[in-house]
Amino acid sequence: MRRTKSESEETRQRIMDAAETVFVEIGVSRASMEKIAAEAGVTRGAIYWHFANKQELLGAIIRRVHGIHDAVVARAFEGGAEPLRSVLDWGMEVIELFATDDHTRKVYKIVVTRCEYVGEMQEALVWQQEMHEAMDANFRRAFEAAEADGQLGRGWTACSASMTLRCFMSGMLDNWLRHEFDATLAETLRAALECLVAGFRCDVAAAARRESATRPTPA
Amino acid sequence: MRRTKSESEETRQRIMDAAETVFVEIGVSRASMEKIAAEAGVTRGAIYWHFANKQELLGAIIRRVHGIHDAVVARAFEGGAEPLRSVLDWGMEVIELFATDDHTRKVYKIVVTRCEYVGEMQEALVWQQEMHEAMDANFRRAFEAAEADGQLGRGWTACSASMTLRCFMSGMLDNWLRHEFDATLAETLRAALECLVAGFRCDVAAAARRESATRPTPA
DNA sequence: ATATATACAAACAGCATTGTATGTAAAGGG
DNA sequence: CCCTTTACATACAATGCTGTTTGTATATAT
Repeated sequence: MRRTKSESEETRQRIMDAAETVFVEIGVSRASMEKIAAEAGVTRGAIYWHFANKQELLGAIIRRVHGIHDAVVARAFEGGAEPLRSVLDWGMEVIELFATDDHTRKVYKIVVTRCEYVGEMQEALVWQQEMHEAMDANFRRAFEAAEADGQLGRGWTACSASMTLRCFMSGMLDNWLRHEFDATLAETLRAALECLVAGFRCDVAAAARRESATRPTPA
Repeated sequence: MRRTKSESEETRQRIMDAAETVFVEIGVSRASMEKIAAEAGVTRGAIYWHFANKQELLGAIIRRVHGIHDAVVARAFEGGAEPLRSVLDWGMEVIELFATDDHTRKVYKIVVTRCEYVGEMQEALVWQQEMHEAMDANFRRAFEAAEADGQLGRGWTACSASMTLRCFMSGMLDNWLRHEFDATLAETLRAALECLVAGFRCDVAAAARRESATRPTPA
């Protein structure tokens, strides 16, 4: 009973959906092709027809969510807004994305807490790195523009600011996905992000001096 | 050829060292007891004598590095320094610890990128959570003290500030361990942390207003 | 000095998984 | 209308790992 081309694509998507579910539930390495097949309602034969092996399947589900993020980045950075403003917009949209899109959250949960990056799976780390670098490039440019426009407060450099934001965003997602999702958490994160980005406009050099004046460091 | 008590403890430590190495190399799930035994120069029998199974072994190596961190926390927070100052000190010491102690870096690399938190391994996540909560409790207290003393800049709350720092620190370690270690990275991170903590003293509410005054948000 | 518990090594049984090879029915092109 | 290719299902062979059991030499307590 051979399927038509569109039916075939449908099973392919079903397999990927099933893989997401199984990966989240029992982790990538324990997920056997048999279990994924059962979840998808097919046999392993079907999976091996569409995907060479498990890591290709993982790669496929990772790439499937890439498009969404590219759209978010484009919307935030190519709007022509003030640099620090677009950085904030981007961050807010990322929070929104993770708060609302189960798909994105699922895949990232796999990437963060359900996968061991060794052997053939190293490739998956490379994909992540490429994503990170694309992200970095975008807001590195934004921070350099902000620096050139004199919008960064004294003490900040484009380098330290972008590093700070990068760490904040990674850590945010890491904590979020490693523990359970809480609706109020998103609000706290939004508030934190807003303060953080506003902080990039502040004269932190002066603030640091203020402290050492108040209470000198004991030798 | 029965060993003496101290010899036995020595083998126990050798097994844990071997486990660290093997876990980092090939991940927790692919690491068979046989491979760990070979690395340690013993047979599986020895491992099963000292540890019930793999997750207990993992638990043991995680707990082995806990002591170091407790000491760091104690030194930073129980010194009686100004709250925001002790937060900064603590962060710096964490950076220092990861920059210098291979042991710590190895175990955290396992925890972050070499382990899937499913089934029995969920326990390991619980240990992490306990650690996080202990950490959180410490600098939540510090931020509340800072808030009470009026050292937090307008716009910040103890809640948003501690969330920000927590995310920054997690993200920092995550990025650090997920990619390769770079000596200059530590310097950048130190600079970023210094700015970030100084930023907690700044009036971010005013800074945010400054931006919206400069260029009003398009509706 | 002997008995017992200790600290392992070696052997065993059993299952789960992987990749592939083969079978097959229908789709789609000529 | 037939032939080839597609889209799977089924069957097979091989491997690797786990937990346990059994064996054994020796430290240590009595």
